[in-house]
Amino acid sequence: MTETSPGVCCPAPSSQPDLRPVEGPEADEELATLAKAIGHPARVQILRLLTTKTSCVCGDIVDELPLAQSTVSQHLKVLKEAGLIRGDVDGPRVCYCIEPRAMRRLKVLIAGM
Amino acid sequence: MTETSPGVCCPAPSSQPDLRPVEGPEADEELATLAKAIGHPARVQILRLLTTKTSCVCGDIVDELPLAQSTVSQHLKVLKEAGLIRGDVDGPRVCYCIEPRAMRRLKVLIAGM
DNA sequence: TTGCTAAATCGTATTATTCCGATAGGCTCG
DNA sequence: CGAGCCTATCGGAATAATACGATTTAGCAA
Repeated sequence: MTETSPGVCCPAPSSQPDLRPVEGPEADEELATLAKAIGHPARVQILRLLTTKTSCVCGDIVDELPLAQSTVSQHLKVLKEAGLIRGDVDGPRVCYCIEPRAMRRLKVLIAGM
Repeated sequence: MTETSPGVCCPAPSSQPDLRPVEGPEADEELATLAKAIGHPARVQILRLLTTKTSCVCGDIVDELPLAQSTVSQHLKVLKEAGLIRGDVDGPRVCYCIEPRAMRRLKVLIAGM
C-alpha cells in the first residue's frame, strides 16, 4: 500500500512514564531550553494551533501568522530543535504536530517549580 | 528594635482566584513573556533557590551562581520585570522572593496548552 | 522534461542577550 | 562624617535572535 491516507501523521502517543528527574542541574538546563523555545509569541501561537487542531496542520500555519514564510519556517525549526514538535514529510508538504512527550515533560518541569 | 530579625520579607500569599483568560492573543503574549524570563539556566536556578528556601534569600544568590554580581543582578531584574519575583529592600540588602501569583499564572498557562 | 507548489536554507540587517569590570547609590556602624 | 558593605546601573564587547527577500531543494503533475 502506498498509503495516500489523509493527513494523519502523528501516530503513537505511547505514554511511557517519564523517569527523568524534575530538578537538578540537568533539569534546570532542560527547562530553560524548553522555556526559551516557548519564549516568543509566534511560537506560542504555533503550538496553540497545533494543539487545537487535534490533527496536524501544515503550512497553513503560515497563513495564520502575520509573518513571512521563511520566518515561520525558522520558528518551526526552533520548536523542532527543542523537541516540542515534529515534522513529518507528507508528499510535497510537511505536516507538523505536537510532540506530546515533550509537552508533558515541560508541564511536569513547570509544575515542579 | 532595629529588626535584625530573620529574612522574612514575603508576606501575604493572598490567594485570590485568577480570572484572566488562559488563551487568546493576550494570554499568548503573556505566556511568551513569562517563558522567555525562564528561558535561561541561571534564571531557572535563581527561581529554584527562591522556592526551595521558603524564606527569601538575598545576595546569597550571587554566591550560589558562577556569575559576576552584576550579571546576577541583571538576571534578577529580568525576573522582576516579568513579575516572577519581587525585591524588598531590607536595610542595606535586598530580599528577593517568588511572586506566587505569577508562578501560579505561569503554571496555569502552561498546563492549558 | 518542464513547470508548479511547498518548504527549507542562505545572506543580511537590525535588534536583543549575555556577560563582565567599573562606577554610582544607599544604608549602617563606628 | 567617613568607611565598608550590598546592590544597581553604566559602558562595552561578543554573541544570539528576529525578520525579511531571494534562492535552493523536493515532490508532484502535466
